[in-house]
Amino acid sequence: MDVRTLCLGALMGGEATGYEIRKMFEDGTFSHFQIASLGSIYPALTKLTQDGLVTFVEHEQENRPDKKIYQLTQEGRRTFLRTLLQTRPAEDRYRSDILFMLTFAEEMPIELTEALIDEFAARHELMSQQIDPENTDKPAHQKSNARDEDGELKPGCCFVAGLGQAMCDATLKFIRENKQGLLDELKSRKTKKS
Amino acid sequence: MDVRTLCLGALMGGEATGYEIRKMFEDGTFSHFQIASLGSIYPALTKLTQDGLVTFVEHEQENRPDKKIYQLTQEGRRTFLRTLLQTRPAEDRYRSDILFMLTFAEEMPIELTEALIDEFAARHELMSQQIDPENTDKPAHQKSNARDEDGELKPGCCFVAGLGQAMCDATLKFIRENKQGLLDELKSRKTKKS
DNA sequence: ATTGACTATATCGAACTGATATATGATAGT
DNA sequence: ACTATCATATATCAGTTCGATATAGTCAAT
Repeated sequence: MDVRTLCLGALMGGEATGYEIRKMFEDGTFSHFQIASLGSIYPALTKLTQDGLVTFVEHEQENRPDKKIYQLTQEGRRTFLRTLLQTRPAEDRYRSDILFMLTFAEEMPIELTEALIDEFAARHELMSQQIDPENTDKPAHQKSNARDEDGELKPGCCFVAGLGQAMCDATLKFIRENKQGLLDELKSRKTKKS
Repeated sequence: MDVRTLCLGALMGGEATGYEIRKMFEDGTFSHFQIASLGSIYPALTKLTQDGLVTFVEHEQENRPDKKIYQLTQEGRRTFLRTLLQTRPAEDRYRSDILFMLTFAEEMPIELTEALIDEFAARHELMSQQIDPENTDKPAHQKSNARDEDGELKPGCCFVAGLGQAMCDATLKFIRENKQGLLDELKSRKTKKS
C-alpha cells in the first residue's frame, strides 16, 4: 500500500493536517502496523489534491506557519473504499534488528545477549500499554481514529488492537519462560569451548 | 541495519552466492524478521569487496552464468562483530496491510472482513510451520544458517524461532476466540443503521 | 511445444526514509 | 535570566532500498 492510499485511510476518520497524519503513523492509531514519514506524506497530499481526491482549507495562524487542513472529497472516499475492495493486501513484514542480532548470540558477550532481550521485552511492554485504544493516558487533543462520530470505539480497531496486545503478551511470556534457559545454554557452551 | 551489515551477517554462516543470500531473507533463516532484495544485495556485495570485508571466487559453470561465491575476510568478520557491539538496534517495525484494512471493517462488506481475517490466519499458520528450524520438510540443499559447523542448532536461532512461533500461536488463538465476536458486532451495527 | 519454475548476475526507475531547513511558542532545566 | 529541548507546521532532498526487468540456460510439466 502506497502512502497515498494510507493518507486517504487516515482522512477517513475526519479532517487533518499533514502533521497530524504523520502522528497517526508515528504514535497514533496506525503506528503499530503501518509506517509513513513526513517526507512521503506531504508529496502524497499534493498529488491527491491534484487528482481531486482531497481538498484543503488554509488556516492562517498568528505567528505560526499556515495550517492546511485536508479533507476527503466524495471522489476520494469512493476511491479509498474501492481500493479496499480491489487490493490484494501485501504480505506482512516484520523487521527487527534485535532478533537478527540475537541470531548471533554465540558470538557475542553474554551481557549483550541479555541486554538485547531486556530491551526487546521493555519495548513490547511499552507497546502493549500504548496499543490500548481505551487508554486515556494519551494527551486528550490527539484525535483518535479508533472512534467514530459518536465517540464509540470502532469494532475493527478493537479487534486489531486486541490482536496486537495478544502478540505483545505472548512475546513477554515467552521471554519470561525462556530467557534464563538461553543464557544458561550459552554459558555452558562457553565453558566447554575454553 | 543496512543491507551491507545484513550481508556480512548472512556470510557469518559460511560462504554463499548473492542469490543464496537473498534466499536466506526470502525463505530462509532471516526471512521472518529481516528483508533484503537482490537489487540491494548485489551492490552491497560489490561495495563490501571494494572495502576488503568479503572476497569471492568465481566458479565457471557449464551453460550457466558464472557463480561468485562470497566469503568473509577476517576484517569482515571483525567488522561485523564490532557492529553488533556498537549498534543500537533500530526500533522493530511491523507492517501489515491486512490489519490496516481491518481498521475500516465498518465500511466494508462483512464477507471481505471475514476473508481478510481468514487470510491473516492462513498466513500465520504457514509461517508457524516454516519457522521451525528443525523442520526437515525444506529442501535439503538449502543450507540453514541456524546450524553451526557441528550441525547443531544454534541457541540464539532456537530462541528467536521459538519467539516467532509463540507470536504466531498467539495470533491464531486470538483469531479463533474473537473472529466471530467481531463479525456479530458488525452485523448488528449494520441492521441498526438500516 | 510452450509455459512456468529455478539458478544466477546485473541494472534502473520509482518510492520512501531520515535528515535538514525554516519559523515560533512553550516548557523545563541550570 | 539564559539556554536547551520539545511541539507545531510545512517543505525539500540526498541516499537507500524495493520491485521490476533483462539476460540466459536447465528442467519438469502440461
